[in-house]
Amino acid sequence: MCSAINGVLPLRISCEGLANPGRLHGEVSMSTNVTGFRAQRSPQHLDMDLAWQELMAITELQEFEVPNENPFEAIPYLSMEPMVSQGGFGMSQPQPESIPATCDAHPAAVYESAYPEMMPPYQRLNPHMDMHYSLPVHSGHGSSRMITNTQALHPPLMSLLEHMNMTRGHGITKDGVINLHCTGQIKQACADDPESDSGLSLGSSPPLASPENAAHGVPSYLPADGTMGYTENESIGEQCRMQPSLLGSVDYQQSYSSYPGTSFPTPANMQPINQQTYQPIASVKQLVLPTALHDLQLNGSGLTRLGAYQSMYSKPKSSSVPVPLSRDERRALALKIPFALDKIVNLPVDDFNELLAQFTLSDAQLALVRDIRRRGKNKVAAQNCRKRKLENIVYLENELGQLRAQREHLTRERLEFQQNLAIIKHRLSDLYTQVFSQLRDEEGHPYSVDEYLLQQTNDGNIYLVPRNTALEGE
DNA sequence: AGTTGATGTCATAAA
DNA sequence: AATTTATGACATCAA
Repeated sequence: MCSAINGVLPLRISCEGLANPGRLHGEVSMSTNVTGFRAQRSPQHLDMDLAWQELMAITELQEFEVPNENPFEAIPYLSMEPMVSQGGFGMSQPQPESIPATCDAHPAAVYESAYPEMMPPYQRLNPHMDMHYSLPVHSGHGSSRMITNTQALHPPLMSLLEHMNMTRGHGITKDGVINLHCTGQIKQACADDPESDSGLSLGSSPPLASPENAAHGVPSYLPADGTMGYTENESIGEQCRMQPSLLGSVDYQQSYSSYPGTSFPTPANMQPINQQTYQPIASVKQLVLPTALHDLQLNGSGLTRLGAYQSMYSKPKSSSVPVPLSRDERRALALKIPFALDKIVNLPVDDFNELLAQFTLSDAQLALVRDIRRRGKNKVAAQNCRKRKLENIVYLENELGQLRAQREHLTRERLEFQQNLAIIKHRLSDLYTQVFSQLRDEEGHPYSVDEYLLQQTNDGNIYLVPRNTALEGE
């Protein structure tokens, strides 16, 4: 019979205590070629051979692989005894390419191909984080594979979110100058209480270092006539509102030369702003700011000089939309910080210290400058932090989508497997029936499916073994 | 008037 | 030790 399966496969019946010891010795390991089967082929034999052939030909089932760590449900697929010894289904061999076809078109794949160099934002953030976001459906080996696969699909969220960069438009240019407009919208900012500026957290600055306190605590170089004697509450915006015509005539597109040529308006070069060329810092390095400011305020039109001073913080008015000064900008203006805010924030610490060394600043000014630097850096950090947070959200949502697709795929595979398993069981049952029927006919031994089973060993031979020894025989 | 998103700021920890 | 960076929490504003 089995010779008909592949021509070389003998059916060896290893059976203890068989009724016919002449053919089948009582040794468990002893086997006998049942060549007699071949000589006595009957239509029933042919059917049985055919059944074997069918059974063994179901290669697609042998290749059918379902990860045994199916995370969704532990199903005892292999509970049926006849199937145990076959072991040809590779159910415990998840394939690396087991990413479902439904995932192929997933955006992540596009991301991967388009941005292969990119790390997942999640991993960029914290390479150890994967241990935290493994979903419950992951467990053991399968989870790591799954994660590995999905991690290979990095969404380049940076580019997607680049445009989300939170630039609120403070009006600070690269050169560190600030747009100063005194029309329309500035009125609101001018009229507003500076302390009600966006983001102000009240009462959290140290009293001594507080720019608010500093602004009020160091009025020494504020002129007695009040021309520049605004407090922060009145600020420059207030004056803008009061003198729109003067300020409006200022050429706001004046900008200072970029670092390191920081410049500062001195009494000497304090000309009408639209004609002025600012001097590099080297030429004013010895300037003592309060004195200079005092001179500045005492000579000529105060507001014209104010405009010049403001242009320190102004940026070219490239847009027609006026940008109100931020709180720190107003403070810097109030305390007459002699350099651009973006330099305060963006210069490396050495350059920053060098810049500070170029001026004699009061404690209040120094405190303000350092506060501005700290806040400015933290502002950028907060923006980056939020950007990363968004990227991670997008990335995790993307990954969740992949996992769901993978789950659907596995569910479909499981269903298909179960259907095929049912077919196999049915065919195997038929086969058993035929084999035992034939053995009963030929050997007169009442082989029962309940007592014996067919078992294929690694060498490909099929044995008829008692059930109670079946596993040991393997 | 309450909600929500964006943004700035502060405090704190970590690098 | 000083500085920078990251992040949670909170406040404010605008839609």
